[in-house]
Amino acid sequence: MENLPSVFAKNDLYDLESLPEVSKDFTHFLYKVRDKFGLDDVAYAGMNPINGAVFGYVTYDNDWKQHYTNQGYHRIDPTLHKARRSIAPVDWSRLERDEHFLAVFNDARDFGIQAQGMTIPVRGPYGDIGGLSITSGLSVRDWNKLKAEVIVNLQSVAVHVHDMVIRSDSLSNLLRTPTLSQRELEVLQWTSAGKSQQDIADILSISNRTVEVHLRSARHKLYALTTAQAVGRAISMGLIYPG
Amino acid sequence: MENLPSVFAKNDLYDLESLPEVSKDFTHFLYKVRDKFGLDDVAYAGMNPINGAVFGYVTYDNDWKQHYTNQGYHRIDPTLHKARRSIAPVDWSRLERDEHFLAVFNDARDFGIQAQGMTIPVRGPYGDIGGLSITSGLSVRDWNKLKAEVIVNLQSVAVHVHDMVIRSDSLSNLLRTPTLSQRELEVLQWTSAGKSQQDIADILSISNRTVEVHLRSARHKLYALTTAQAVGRAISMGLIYPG
DNA sequence: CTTCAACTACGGGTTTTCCCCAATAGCTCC
DNA sequence: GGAGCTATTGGGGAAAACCCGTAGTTGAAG
Repeated sequence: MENLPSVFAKNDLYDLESLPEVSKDFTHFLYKVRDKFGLDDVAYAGMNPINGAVFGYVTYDNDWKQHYTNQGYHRIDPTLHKARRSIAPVDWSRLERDEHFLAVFNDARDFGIQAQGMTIPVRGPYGDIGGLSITSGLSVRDWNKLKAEVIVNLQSVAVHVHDMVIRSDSLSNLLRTPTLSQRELEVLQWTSAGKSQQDIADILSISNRTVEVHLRSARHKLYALTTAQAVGRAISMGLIYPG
Repeated sequence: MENLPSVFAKNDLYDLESLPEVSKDFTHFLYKVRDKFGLDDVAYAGMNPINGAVFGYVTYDNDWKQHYTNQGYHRIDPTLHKARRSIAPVDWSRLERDEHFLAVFNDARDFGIQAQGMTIPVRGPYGDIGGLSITSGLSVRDWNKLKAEVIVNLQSVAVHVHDMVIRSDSLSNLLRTPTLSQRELEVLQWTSAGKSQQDIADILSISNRTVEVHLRSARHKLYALTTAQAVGRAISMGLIYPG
């Protein structure tokens, strides 16, 4: 692992909270992963639960990247589709040969992308989901061998990348979002847990009118029309947790 | 890895769909993991985010297991709590020393459980959450060394165990996401977008009473007390998007 | 053919939320 | 010391949500 960035140092791999501002150049990071493990291409796709947008970092050629984006393939890409429904890594050879598969993979082949690969899904606490994909042009035999060797490491890489991306994303959001006061967060958190205003008033030993004020204030700060919307936004922004 | 069950065979680790009915004796599997990696104890806890149910397989003594269950510690266990909110593994030394922490860890100490450990969170596509915890009584120095050595493998073990558990029939019922109907999702989605019941009725060209029925039904399926809670859960499970 | 889930709709009544209003106290920052 | 923010409490009233029912249609599954 000596050639990889410091985030790969064993002691730091899971110790992300203490990391300094490590390379936010995720693409560069993926190149490192690709070279280290002898892969053809490495790609990460993440979905922002806030706006449903799909974004990614890839080592693919710009041509394919462009084509993929232009065609809106992220909407039908069977690798993403399947990864969304799986816990364990998905080998592409398992994918159903439906029209979507053919559309994407035939095009990919024309752009010189290997059809052999797999996707490792990762999930976070806010409904966020990511997928780390790798491709290889090795023979089936060698590919299976390579998979066996790198699968364990890639599982960690996937978690790591996703964690970094989500952190940087929610961090930037945090800077843009009005900071909710402690009380507002508390009230919103309890609301997310299914409590009524009166319940929360009892829990916090304050008046139900005060609870209402905090909720109203939270709604305003989140530009939410209803409390339900405010709860949804707060959760997706990582301000509170689903109860 | 030669001493571990076949599920550990490299080629099969991620290739779960082709696995026969492998050992459903998860506890036995955890013992293997413990011995293989030189740990004191290994525990897996699965959580149903919808109804809050927690179940687990552990290598702990029966005494501690009993006590833990009787005390309802799964409701306040800070390791589970933190793991629910994290993507990356959580070292227990990072946990806040609050009352819950003290309650659980002081008792654990009395039962001879090591206070040093970490929990690796895993998530599945249905909002299901699992956590693989390990403990060790090594010196801080050796513990850090051990962590570094096993973290990558344990990440895979965690995914694997969680996948096995979710796939197993007995528990899939407990965790299976209630399938919300199309209408329920639509109504919930609009609610998340800040629309009132009447708004949604107009948008979907149906009666406001019908909208209410769908919302009620969605709440029931999500075991939510309020619509706000239902929206939060649906978002965190990726069923709908925040509006 | 029966059963069941989903979608649709309505009534009556209770509870809760939401909105606009006003007011006091503490705290920090300039 | 005042300006501004936060936390707190309150009233009154309108609006919305929620609960407990009933009930018809459709389509799929058994």
